Amino acid sequence: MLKYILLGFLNMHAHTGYDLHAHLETSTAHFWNAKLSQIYVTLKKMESDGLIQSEIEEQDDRPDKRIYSITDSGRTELQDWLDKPHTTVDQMKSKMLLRLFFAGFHNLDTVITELNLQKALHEQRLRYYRTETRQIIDIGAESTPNGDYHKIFWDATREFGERYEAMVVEWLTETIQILSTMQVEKE
Amino acid sequence: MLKYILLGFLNMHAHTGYDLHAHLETSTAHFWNAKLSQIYVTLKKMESDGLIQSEIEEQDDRPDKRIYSITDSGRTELQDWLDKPHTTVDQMKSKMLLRLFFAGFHNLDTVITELNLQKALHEQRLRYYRTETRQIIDIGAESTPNGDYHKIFWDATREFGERYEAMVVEWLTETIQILSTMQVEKE
DNA sequence: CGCACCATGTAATGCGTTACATGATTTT
DNA sequence: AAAATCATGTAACGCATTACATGGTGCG
Repeated sequence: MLKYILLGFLNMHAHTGYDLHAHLETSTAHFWNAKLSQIYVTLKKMESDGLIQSEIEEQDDRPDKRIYSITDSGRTELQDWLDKPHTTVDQMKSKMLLRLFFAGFHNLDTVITELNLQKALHEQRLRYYRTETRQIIDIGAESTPNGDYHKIFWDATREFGERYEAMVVEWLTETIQILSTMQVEKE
Repeated sequence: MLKYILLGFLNMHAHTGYDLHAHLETSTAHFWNAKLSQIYVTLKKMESDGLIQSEIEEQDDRPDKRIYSITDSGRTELQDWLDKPHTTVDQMKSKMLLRLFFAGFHNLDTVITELNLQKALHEQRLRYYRTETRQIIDIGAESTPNGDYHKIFWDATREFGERYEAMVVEWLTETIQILSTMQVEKE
């Protein structure tokens, strides 16, 4: 899947692996992230498959840059992927929910503490999607060909993130409430 | 992570690999799922690590069963995992959002069709969490030691699932609305 | 003086999916 | 007659994480 994200970004601009990673961090990270090391490996594979090509830009003070750009074959691959419909529901993996599921084996105080930490983290993300992410999208749209059109879709995914975080915060608040009440009753 | 799910279930009852898979499907699947083949491999590894042990129950008509049970070492491992706090936000991977993010390169009709399919699938899940999942939890609680207590946590994860699906359906409805309006304007 | 940023990569290990392989019983 | 359920596993492959390895610039 990472292959298609990289093709997507390279279809807008040429980029180094480092840049691509920075792009993921600020835009797709909340629904798809990858480590820098993985990006380098994937780019190398994609180049050997002819989907992208690279040229070296020499730098004196820093390591030379390897700048990747998409090939015709890469553009075709991206189109084929978009054309092939996605017909299943994405499955999530949540360590938080997993730990809560088995929390009956655990100390209740500790469980509540952990959920409170999660709440703080998700509140922070919620604020982030409402402010910074909006700005990042605006800036991205200005520097991308056809950016105003892309922006509609970028903002739809941002909106998903915002609503998801709002839902999680609400659910955490109520769950903590239920568990805290139980804790008092036990005494 | 799968290791801990299996330890969690085996800490309630002894189970075969097949049974454990069925358990995942009906309870943790919406936040953690695994293929049967992966479960068999993981169980084998866990046994060689001394976390679980197995005995064969011979059957005439069907393949013999290998019934796993947790060892003291396994119980300790589960406790250690629960005690070690989880301090990060779970990251999601969503092909749906990924495709939407790059939908600017794609045909708008096709995008809308795909989102409508997603909506139908998520509506179905929402109904499932509101009905079947509740019953599965009740039945599970009756046949599990200390089931009434565990049930509180199981239901909290079910509630998360329900709210998540409700949020997704709402977001999809509005997103489809926005894109459909755009489509008309273009004509 | 230390940390963050820029910039590239390799190696080891682990986790997960798909396909392969078998085969009887029960339900539709 | 076909599909689902019960029941076990192996093999090949791909994707992802963590650690290793290097090193200059700029900021507080």
